[in-house]
Amino acid sequence: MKKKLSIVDIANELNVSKTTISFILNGRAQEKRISNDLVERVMKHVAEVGYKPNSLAKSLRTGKSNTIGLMVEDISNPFFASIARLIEDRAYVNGYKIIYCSTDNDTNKTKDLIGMFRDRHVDGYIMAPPEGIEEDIQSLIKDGMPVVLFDRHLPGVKTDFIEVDNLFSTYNATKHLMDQGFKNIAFVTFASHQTQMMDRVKGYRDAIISNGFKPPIIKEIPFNQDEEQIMAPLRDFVKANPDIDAILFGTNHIGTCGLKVLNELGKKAPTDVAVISFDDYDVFKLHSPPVTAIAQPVEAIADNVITVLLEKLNDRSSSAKPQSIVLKTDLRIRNSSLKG
Amino acid sequence: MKKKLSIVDIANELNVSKTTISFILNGRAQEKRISNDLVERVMKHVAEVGYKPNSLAKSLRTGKSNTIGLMVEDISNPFFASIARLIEDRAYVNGYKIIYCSTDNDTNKTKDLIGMFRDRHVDGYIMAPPEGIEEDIQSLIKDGMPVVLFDRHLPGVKTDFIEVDNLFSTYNATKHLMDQGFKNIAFVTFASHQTQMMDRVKGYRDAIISNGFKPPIIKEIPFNQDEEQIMAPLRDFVKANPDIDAILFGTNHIGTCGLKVLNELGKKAPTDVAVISFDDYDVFKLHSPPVTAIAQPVEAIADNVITVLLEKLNDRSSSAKPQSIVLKTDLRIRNSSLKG
DNA sequence: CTGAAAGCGCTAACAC
DNA sequence: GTGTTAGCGCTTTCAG
Repeated sequence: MKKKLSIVDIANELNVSKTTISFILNGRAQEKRISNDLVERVMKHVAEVGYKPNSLAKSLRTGKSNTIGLMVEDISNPFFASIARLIEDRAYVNGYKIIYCSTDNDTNKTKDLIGMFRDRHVDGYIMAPPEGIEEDIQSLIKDGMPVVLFDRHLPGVKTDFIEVDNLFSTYNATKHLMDQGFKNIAFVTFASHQTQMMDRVKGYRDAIISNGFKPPIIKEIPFNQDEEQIMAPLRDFVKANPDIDAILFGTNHIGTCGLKVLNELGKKAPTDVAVISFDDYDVFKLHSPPVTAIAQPVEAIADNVITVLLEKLNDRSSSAKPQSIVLKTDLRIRNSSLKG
Repeated sequence: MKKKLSIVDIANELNVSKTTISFILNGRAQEKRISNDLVERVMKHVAEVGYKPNSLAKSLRTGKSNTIGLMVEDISNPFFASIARLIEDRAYVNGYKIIYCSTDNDTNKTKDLIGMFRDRHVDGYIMAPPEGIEEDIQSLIKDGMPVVLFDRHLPGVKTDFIEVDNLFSTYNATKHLMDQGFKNIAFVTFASHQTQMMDRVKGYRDAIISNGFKPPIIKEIPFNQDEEQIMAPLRDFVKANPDIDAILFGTNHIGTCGLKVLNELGKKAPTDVAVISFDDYDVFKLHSPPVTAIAQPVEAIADNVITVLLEKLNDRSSSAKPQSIVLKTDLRIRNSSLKG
């Protein structure tokens, strides 16, 4: 195990002060008017021996860790996994590494996790925040940490966020079902007071009410990692409401579980019950019949998130007011919601 | 923005030396025979003011970063995303954070990434290694870094790895197709010399040959992120081989693309062509007909990976010889491979 | 039992 | 243009 070399070793081998090495390595040679000759000699030697500055020491000194903390609901959820992938690429290109964690939408777990990230001196936070975390985020911001929220936001918290037009999305999807002639449209989603969920419910409700339909039928299911815990209430709900002729699912996970339940019960879309789900992914595309889905612009979300964060990172002092970016979704109409 | 407090602040406020504080905080009070009284006073104060040691400084001093580097092919692939989730949970419980990255199976990218992780002083590496990375891993190991490989291994490299019985899995799946009466069974996979792929091909080939079937039909597709780049050659292959009555797909990604292609071409499983895919996930379960899949024991893989790594982390000196853990897969037979 | 002091490797005032 | 030096916050040896 070869000893790691330090800047002092380099300095000694070259008979130069370590300050000079430091300046050269940090691209401040010009500014410090260090001779081109020396710069070249140093760069050459550094490359030869493969010297890499110890980033821990650097971080300790500068207070910058070049790390971004990414907190999502569940990294194994395809929506968040795609976002994670896209963010990773952009972050690495810009010299940042990503530490991730899954919050499970659990407030206490998230508080802990924030503590860990803080402890780790991450330079910035990207998160899909659970409920009840307002104060912790607030305090992060107060301490000058850049925080970018996505997928949802925290009404009381003034910081940048990127989300989609949830209200319009479900309104539009519901309207589409009504246009197709479905009469008894239900909305099934996770029980949540998060902004995105509230908006999705509202979009559905508005559509139902403003079009003079029967009272909204809303089924809320407690957030849970375990599929069976989601499917059981869903099964009961479907059985208990045989007159429902269309269901709009509020998330990809609920949608997937919904399809499983409908399969089990032998209900076919769209004849027995039409189906639309929020989020689009392979399961919906490949299903028979293909499932109409509200596709979120995953690339655009990730792009905006990282762009906004990098801006904040590069310009810490800027007190530009927080950006709220709302992106459009795309209703991908497929057979599961088409009558005859 | 409140000033972060340091161990010195605590020491001053309590009129104790920082050494003492350090000992107490690191659970060495007993050993150093520090009075219970003092210990309590310190703990209480620390809790009150919410002091957290600066882990950067700690890392710099101790050389431990409490970080694990996780390198997968693509974090957005459901197989790797699930593993990532499971590993995350176990790692955090044990006080480790995870830095992840996607290698895209690209050797040069991976070399870079290893450099970054090294630079970051991660304490251990978990990786699904691409080809051609032997030397870099070797050098990691030579420098005393714990490395655990999974999903595949590197023949020349002596280190722990966890994988599944690929050879038997595809042999078994192929045999199942033969038992069902399919005669013209093709194997479609990513072009790769990685161990898991070689074994999967071999399992298929062995089954075909040892059962006196017609020559193996193997289609290899270049690894690519872009779906269309996978689907195009697949489409050509299917069109060019109308006599094939069963296809075994080598990975979930190829399998998914395969289903899309078959759908496009209006080929139904199992009547037009039977289908089996490696890896199991919602797409296969929900497909009509449900797709037979070789399910990898994701939890067991993740569990073994992290257990082995934690062992190595806790016992650096141990030169116990590397473990090779091979887990069983589960052939989940569904309608896509059942004749009549 | 407790404290002083020496670094871990790096950056950046401040000299010269 | 280049070198000296003082820390960043922590652990740990060695004295007392």
